[in-house]
Amino acid sequence: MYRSHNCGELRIADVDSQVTLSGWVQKSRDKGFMAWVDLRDRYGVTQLIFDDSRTDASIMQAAKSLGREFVIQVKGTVIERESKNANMPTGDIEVLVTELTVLNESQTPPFTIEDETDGGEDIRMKYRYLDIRRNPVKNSLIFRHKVTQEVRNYLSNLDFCEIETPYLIKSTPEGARDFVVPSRMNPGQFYALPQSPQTFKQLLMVAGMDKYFQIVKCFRDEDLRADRQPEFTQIDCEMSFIEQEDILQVFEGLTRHLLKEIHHIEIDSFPRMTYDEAMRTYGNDKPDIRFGMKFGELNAVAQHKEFAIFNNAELVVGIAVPGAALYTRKQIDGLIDWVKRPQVGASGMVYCKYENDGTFKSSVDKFYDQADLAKWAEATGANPGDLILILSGPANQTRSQLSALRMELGNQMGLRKPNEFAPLWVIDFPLLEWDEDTQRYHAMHHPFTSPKKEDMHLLDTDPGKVRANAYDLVLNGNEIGGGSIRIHDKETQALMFKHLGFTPEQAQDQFGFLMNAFQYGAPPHGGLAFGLDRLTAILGGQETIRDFIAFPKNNAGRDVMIDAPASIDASQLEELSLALQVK
RNA sequence: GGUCUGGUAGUUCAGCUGGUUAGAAUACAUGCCUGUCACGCAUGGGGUCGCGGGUUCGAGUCCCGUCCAGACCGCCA
Repeated sequence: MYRSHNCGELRIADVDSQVTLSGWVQKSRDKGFMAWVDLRDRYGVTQLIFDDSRTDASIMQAAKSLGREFVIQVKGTVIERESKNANMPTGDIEVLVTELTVLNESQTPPFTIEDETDGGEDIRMKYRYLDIRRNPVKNSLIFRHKVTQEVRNYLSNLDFCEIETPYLIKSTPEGARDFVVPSRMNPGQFYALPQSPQTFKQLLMVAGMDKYFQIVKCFRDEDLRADRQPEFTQIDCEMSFIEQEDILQVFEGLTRHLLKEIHHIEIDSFPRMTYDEAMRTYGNDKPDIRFGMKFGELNAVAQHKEFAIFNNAELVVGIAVPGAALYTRKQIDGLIDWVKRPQVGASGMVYCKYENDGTFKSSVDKFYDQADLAKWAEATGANPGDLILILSGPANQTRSQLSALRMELGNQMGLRKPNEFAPLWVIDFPLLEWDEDTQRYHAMHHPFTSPKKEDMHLLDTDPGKVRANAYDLVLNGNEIGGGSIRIHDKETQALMFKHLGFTPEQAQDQFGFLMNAFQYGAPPHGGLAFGLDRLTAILGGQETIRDFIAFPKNNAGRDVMIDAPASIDASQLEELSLALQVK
């Protein structure tokens, strides 16, 4: 028996028990006459004591030669500490060791296994198995487990059935780049790893499974971000005989359940905002509504004077930054420089201070008088003491620039509190999106999304105006879930492919299996998918998803621990009928 | 594909305008220490300043290239 207890459970009531513990040496403190060793496992830390007067000389000697991260087993007696440590759960007791076995030695680890480690990102990823020994990472993984478990509980209780779908499927040109896998038995042909189980879950609806979910890996060969990995996990769901409202209710319920079980937070009903409204008031389809600074459009009150930059702009739009009228010239210049960075791309920014005495001081006083500026304050909802920041230019571009600035200010001013949760639904997304590169419309969500009935007549005349039965769940400025009511008849699906630039042959070739299935009694259905990594990170109050993934990839999509991807040898290539062109 | 930031001891970092033998903290090793828990004290070892080239009497420092890491833009139905 390696252990009678774990390292986190002994308490004052256990005094005088004979116990066996196993774990890692966190740290030892050698006082000469006495030595203490902190023994750690997943559950906690227990202090071991070795004492000249009470411990065998040989054990004393062995204890003093223990290094960090040695794996040891001890037997001993639980005793009450002479000086207690209120900071640890086991701080009232310690174990007086009578037997010590070194189960495995350890080299000195390359960074300290402490909550506040001295190791940087790079080295921690290379030795991820040591990094996971640290509380912050370990706890994040346990936290993820809890979220996952609650998701399974909630959905299972509503009669959702978890069904696995294949990972080796077919590549399709729509959407993100596919990861492909060569087929040995079918030379020259490739599987693709799924970007999502989309078509399979729809086929499960045709199959009559009614309510499906799966916690499933998905793969996209696109560049990474702090919140984006090439392989990631989705909570993928689909339901039959439902309307949009049913789906919103079920998954609002799921989110509410998670907030309650994990944070003991109760939220009534989630606000809903149309895509148009989100874009107009936040410049963004995933607004962070934990703080204000809503957009105020100023065209009507700023385009009547001699200021050409505003007069020539499609959109003049501003936000009121609370309490920022006292910003110095240097601070404001800093913000102007920030929006002029290539990543944001504004060419300049106008500001207007709404002083506490009710007067205005702006960078365009030459063109606008106090009465003009008062109207700006009204349009942006500014109060005395606020700073109004204004951008102008093409509408879409300007909105996204001001949105970037709003988020930056939210971060700078500490308005994005990690322990505050503000979910909302964004609904009525456009069905199609014009793509300049390919000069054709793309599906904004995916090609299986149904158009709104009342907008169908616009499909031929003004496709960009057609709204979809599509919705996103947004939490704290992040899209954590998205879905739609699907098309479930062959004709509409064929029409959609036509509008996306597919020939009937291409559509049949790539999605024939789905359209065929629709001919055999497909029920009305719809669903959604949550990004589990992102959801978990946000619930855990973090921006980056990496610590919620046991073995994540780095910025370049590499696993630095196992050093993947890597080349394969010539015989493997030959077996797969592959020849390399580069190097 | 692009922009920005960084790369100096095992680790995290400092090193100003180029100038003697490249520092600190921590980790590590040895010794001391009668209740430690960020223990303390003393001593010690530890460096191809990412790599390649250039400018210079002289380069960690300046220039060019390159590699690696991180953040972001494009991309992510």
